[in-house]
Amino acid sequence: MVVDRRKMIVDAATNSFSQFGFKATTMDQVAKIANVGKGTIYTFFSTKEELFDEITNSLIKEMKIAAEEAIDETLTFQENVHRALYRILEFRLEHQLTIKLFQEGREMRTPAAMEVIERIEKAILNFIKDKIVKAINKGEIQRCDPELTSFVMLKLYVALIFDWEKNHEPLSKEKIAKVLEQYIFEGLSK
Amino acid sequence: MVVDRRKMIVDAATNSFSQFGFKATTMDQVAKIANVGKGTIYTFFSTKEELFDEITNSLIKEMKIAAEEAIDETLTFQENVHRALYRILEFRLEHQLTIKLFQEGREMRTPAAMEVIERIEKAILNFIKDKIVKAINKGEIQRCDPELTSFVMLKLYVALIFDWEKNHEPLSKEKIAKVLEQYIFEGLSK
DNA sequence: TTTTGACCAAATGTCCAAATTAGTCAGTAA
DNA sequence: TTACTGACTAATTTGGACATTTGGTCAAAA
Repeated sequence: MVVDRRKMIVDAATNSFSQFGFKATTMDQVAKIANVGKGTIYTFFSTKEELFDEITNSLIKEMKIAAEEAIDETLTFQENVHRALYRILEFRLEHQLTIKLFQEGREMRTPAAMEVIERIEKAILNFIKDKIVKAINKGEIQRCDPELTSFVMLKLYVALIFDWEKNHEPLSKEKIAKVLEQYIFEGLSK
Repeated sequence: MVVDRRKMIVDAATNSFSQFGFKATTMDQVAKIANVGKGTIYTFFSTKEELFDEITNSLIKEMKIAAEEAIDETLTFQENVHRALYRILEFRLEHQLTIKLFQEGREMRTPAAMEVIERIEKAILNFIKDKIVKAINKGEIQRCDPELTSFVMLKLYVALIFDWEKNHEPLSKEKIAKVLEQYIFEGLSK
């Protein structure tokens, strides 16, 4: 194997999806960038969707690794959840592919893009759910429904980072941590 | 004044906007339903948007009244916030006009519909913010940023009522109250 | 056996004429 | 004079004929 054609294709497609999104990326274009015949792509991937899936699955794996790296076992559950969630949402802003995909899902409603967004959200929820289950077993937090708790945490995070910005000055990382602590971990009551 | 033409127009328009939404409602249609010439509409409202605004402002006022009615001064702040927010979101499901508008905003991105949705959201936020300020002054809850707190509460509510349903069995009213209490008012930590 | 690009059907985009629509205003009715 | 009307207009939207592009195939080349 002189050149890894599969890798060439995946790299070309990653570039194109990142720059133009799913819909505006054509198989002809990918073939040209990858320096292969279009037919070659179809010896590795049977549809455009399958090629896209391979790339987005890598993306999700990368996100998981980034989140896992943000966690520091010597810190508390609270701090770790904050670090992991913040890292994941930061990841979204750093990676052209996620930016493009979220934009495409929002603005053009491309089904393939929307499906990936859902897969990403589910992966994040599972990640947090897992951390919650472990924290419950270690007695670090109160018994609670992990499914519901991870859902509440993610929604709150996304709201504080992305929705709040639409009408207010962005919240700093520290402010977000404080808000999370105040509401989820402490409660408002006197 | 034998017949109140203005009222005829507003009633006709309310019906049409509720059934067909903003874009699919034509001024000819409103005139026909209201039994007036089209020109008459323009003696009361100078544009289609202005007619729409009058109707949506009434809607928001109605929502405020419904929310205010849900509040019982003898209950705690927590219970009242829950009752008011739940009532407002219930209102959305009961009133054809809000259903249609949210659908039109989501699916067709009609600017007029999206602006109303934003106005509704702001009205809800102001309503809760006001209740929070009062509760702080009465010493019922901890000192906190009312803007941020109302934002967090609304986002959490909408997530629990509308977003949770997309992948799970709907939560009962009582369950939602419990979740709110557990997270916002009590906190998770041991 | 692996790779290729010309080829195909289907999906998408491009026109443009015809239809629809928000808003006007000269005229009618009261 | 005043309140109301609907035919009219300019601008936008729609529908559909036609052209282009695109995902996917496959016979031939390497």
